[in-house]
Amino acid sequence: MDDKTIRRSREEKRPLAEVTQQWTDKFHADCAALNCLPPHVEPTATGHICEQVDMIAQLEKKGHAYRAADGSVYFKVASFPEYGRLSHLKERELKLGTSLKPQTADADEKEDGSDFALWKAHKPDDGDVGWESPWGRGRPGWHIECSAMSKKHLGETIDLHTGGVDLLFPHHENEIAQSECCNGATFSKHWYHSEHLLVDGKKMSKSLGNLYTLDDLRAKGHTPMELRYTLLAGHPRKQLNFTLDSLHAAQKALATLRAYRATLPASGGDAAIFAPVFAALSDDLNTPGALGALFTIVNRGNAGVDLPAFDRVLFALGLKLDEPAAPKAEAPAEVVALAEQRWAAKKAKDFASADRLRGELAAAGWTMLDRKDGYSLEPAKKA
RNA sequence: GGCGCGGUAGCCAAGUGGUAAGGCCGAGGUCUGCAAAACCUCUAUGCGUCGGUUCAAUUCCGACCCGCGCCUCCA
Repeated sequence: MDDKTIRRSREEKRPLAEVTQQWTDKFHADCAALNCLPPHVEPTATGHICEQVDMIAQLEKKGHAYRAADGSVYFKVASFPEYGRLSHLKERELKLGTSLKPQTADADEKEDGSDFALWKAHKPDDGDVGWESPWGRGRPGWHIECSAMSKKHLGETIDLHTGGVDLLFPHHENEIAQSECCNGATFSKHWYHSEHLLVDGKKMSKSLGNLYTLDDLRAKGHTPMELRYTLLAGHPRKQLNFTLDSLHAAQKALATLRAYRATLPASGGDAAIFAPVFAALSDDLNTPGALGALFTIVNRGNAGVDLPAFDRVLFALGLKLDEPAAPKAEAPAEVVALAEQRWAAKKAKDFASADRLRGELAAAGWTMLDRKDGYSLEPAKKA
């Protein structure tokens, strides 16, 4: 429900819900491809307007919020002494003259610069996006949805709240302020912030143009599993500099695991052999450590390991090995004809012809892979 | 300027007060006519720099250098 999405909806003359649904669908497809388990509940901000309004009303009643002249409602940060604890911000410590951004448009409406919007009054740019409320027509501020939906679906206090470090301030700080002031209870017992994925040494972002979508990677011949493995190879709490090279490393590592899995018996193993892997995962989600432990075991051979135990590890890591490394390409008829000739020549032990035909195939852009009982054709790797 | 994360082999990356997991690349080998695949072996006296503590530091402490992120309505 942010300005940008509303603007896009108006420009394309499509309902807001349709625009957001398009991205939601894309997100779901990518998550599925990456083998992420779907959440039990996926609430939407627009589906919880009442809950948000209710929460804002309570905050106002308890003196944590105030109405501005234009009909917007702001959270009064000064009313919550704990504010800033999560991000170690004792007080507003912004120093002028460095990277301070220009004052926001609603600066005049707020009593204090650190206050933030709970409810934004409707303005012409919003078009038909808006809901009626005790404060008039408008829409919720962008932090309150999380507080309201979390309360409704998970209760006043949750065990763990996760997110990227960029959300630490102000978003999570504001969530805490809203929820704790409204409910009078601890919002989240634990926080886990993941670091950024870096591309070319910078935070991946649309504005920098150093952004890859899953489809981009697929177009380059990589699989979603390779991406998943690559992300697993870095600690979630450390920045990971993503490179296309790392996808290649992932591809090889997955192939090794796939080949190893094929050697495993259906039963008779000792599940405890993988304890180090789970120990690493249990230790602050140390996924690189877990992969290291996994390969240490793999390198020792398959003694004591069976399929069910190995598959439990794969499940825990969310890795699926049954995916082909690259999409199969259909060779043109003339290429197949060459391949048939070479296979026949090879069978006849006419190796000179066979080698010549391999060369011709290569010139045509195809690599012929021999097996015991047949061959396959793959597009030649580009140099 | 404030707050936070990080600097470990060519690349990616764990980790510990007692002398460096793992993956990729590379090299050698086994096996296949060749190629590919698979498998085996090898590859950091060293963990940003300089000091300090210690019998012992990459691991603790201090200073410094470098990279990245956040610092308010973009979610």
